Amino acid sequence: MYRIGEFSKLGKVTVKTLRYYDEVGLLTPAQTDEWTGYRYYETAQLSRLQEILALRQMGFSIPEISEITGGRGEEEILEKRKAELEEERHALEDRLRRLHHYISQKQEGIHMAYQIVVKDIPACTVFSYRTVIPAYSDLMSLMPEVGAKVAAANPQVKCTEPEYCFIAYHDGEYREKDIDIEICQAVTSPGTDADGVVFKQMPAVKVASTLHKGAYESIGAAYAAVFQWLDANGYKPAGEPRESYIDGIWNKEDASDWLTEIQIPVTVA
Amino acid sequence: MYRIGEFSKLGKVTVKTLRYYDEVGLLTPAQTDEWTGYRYYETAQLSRLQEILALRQMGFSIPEISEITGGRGEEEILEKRKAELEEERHALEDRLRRLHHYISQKQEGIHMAYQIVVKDIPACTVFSYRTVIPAYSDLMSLMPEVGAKVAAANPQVKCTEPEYCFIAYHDGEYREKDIDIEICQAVTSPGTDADGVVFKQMPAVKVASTLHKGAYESIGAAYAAVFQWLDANGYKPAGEPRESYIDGIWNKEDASDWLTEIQIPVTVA
DNA sequence: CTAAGCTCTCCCCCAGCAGGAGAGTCAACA
DNA sequence: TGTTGACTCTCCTGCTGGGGGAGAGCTTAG
Repeated sequence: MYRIGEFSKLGKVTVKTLRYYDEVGLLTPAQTDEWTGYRYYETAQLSRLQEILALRQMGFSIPEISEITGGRGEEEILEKRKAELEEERHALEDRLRRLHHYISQKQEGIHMAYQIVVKDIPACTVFSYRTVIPAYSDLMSLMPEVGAKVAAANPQVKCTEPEYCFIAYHDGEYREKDIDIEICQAVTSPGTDADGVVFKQMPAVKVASTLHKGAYESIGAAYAAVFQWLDANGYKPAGEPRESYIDGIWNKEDASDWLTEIQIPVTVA
Repeated sequence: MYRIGEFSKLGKVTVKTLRYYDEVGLLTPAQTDEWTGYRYYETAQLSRLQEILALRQMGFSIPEISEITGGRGEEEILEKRKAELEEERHALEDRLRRLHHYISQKQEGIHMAYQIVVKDIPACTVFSYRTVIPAYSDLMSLMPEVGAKVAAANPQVKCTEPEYCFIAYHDGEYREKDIDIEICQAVTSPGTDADGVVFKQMPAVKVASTLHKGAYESIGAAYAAVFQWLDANGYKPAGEPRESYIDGIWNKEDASDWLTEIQIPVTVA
């Protein structure tokens, strides 16, 4: 019979751990003094402890170890754990790649003007108007027009708050002329289609996102940064890039205050 | 000015998270109503949020993010984080390999009689007696003799409690005859060398350990299991195997109750 | 008999939020 | 003007696997 301190030396675990395992029912001492509460262990418990430690070193949680050693549904748990570990590894490698990219950007003297983040965009209902515009500059005049059309045909339709208004680019590549775009604006409930404007559900998507501050002329740099990032971090574009307008001429006079979010739908690769 | 709920939708984070970031001083709202406590955010904070999220997605902790964005010692932190991540990956792969090995053992119908665990053995003072014995069976008679020698020359020397008494095998390979062994016994303080017995410090080592229950005849299976495990899990032996005697003839009559721990010093590879 | 070294229970702490209680606020609608 | 209903506030608890420490009781050797 060993007291807890001796047993902890035998098994190379801390006393705290042994008490904890007792508390959660994972390793009960062979005997516990009813009056003093002293725990007494036998060498037979060492095997049990060894088993627990082996499983812990594989990363199993305490309840899982209880189940496994209890002999219930071991295989499922093992396979589940394996899948979890694989996913953890995935996440870890993702982090490492991002960190590498971040460091290398920094070393190149780039001030990391563009921070790229992966987000989940929830599904939403939008009205959309797809067209081809001759030039980028025609965009800002077109948007109010579309808004007016919708308001005329659907007086009850309300935009979400905060607004989520974006352009989806349907061209596979960058173009300066005759750009195939889709103006989208999230609304709280669908309305009736009219005059080229259609209501539709946008499914939830995972996107790589970055913010561009300032006038639209220099927005190409943001796209460049995010596409470079995608490449370096093992993501693949999977849908139409969206340009979401947060601040612009309608609420900020100074163009240097404008804020646009670029969202590139991605697959995790 | 956005209220917290709106801002949370803009940034795709939860309200809880924003409140938490406020609490820890990572992202303070542009304005907080003194009377109601309502938090009001501006779009300018979106950039800050984006930065925070980007760093979080690289796995930085909140204090680290504070430091990085505070501009103090970024490089060190980045490098430190990188090293940590690499180590995490190491640990993860270790876990995965162990799990694989465990599963495959199980699938082969082996009941996992031997659980292998990696432990740190702390440094200790031992007396040791190295010799070559003709056969394994001579061991058990030799050990009390050595104990007696030590006791005679060093009456004040005390063994540690619990005992740590082991044989280190100095042959590189398995032998049945003329085995080069070193009998070691941990003591609380060094004594004077005498009659082939020397006191020495054993440094702390990392070992792969397993328990063998039963008579010594079948202990080969334990060695086989642990060496196979080493191989499958990317560990390399790095020192003399130790056989530590926990239960034996001296305290258990029935040989099936004997308990021996096998410890193979390893490098993490 | 006492002092040292164990051991006991109980409570707080870690990260990064999530969930919920109970109370106050804001804007619209009747 | 009152009343909803949707928001928001603060405060508390919980999650993992124990670590650290307080204060009290136990054991054992000198």
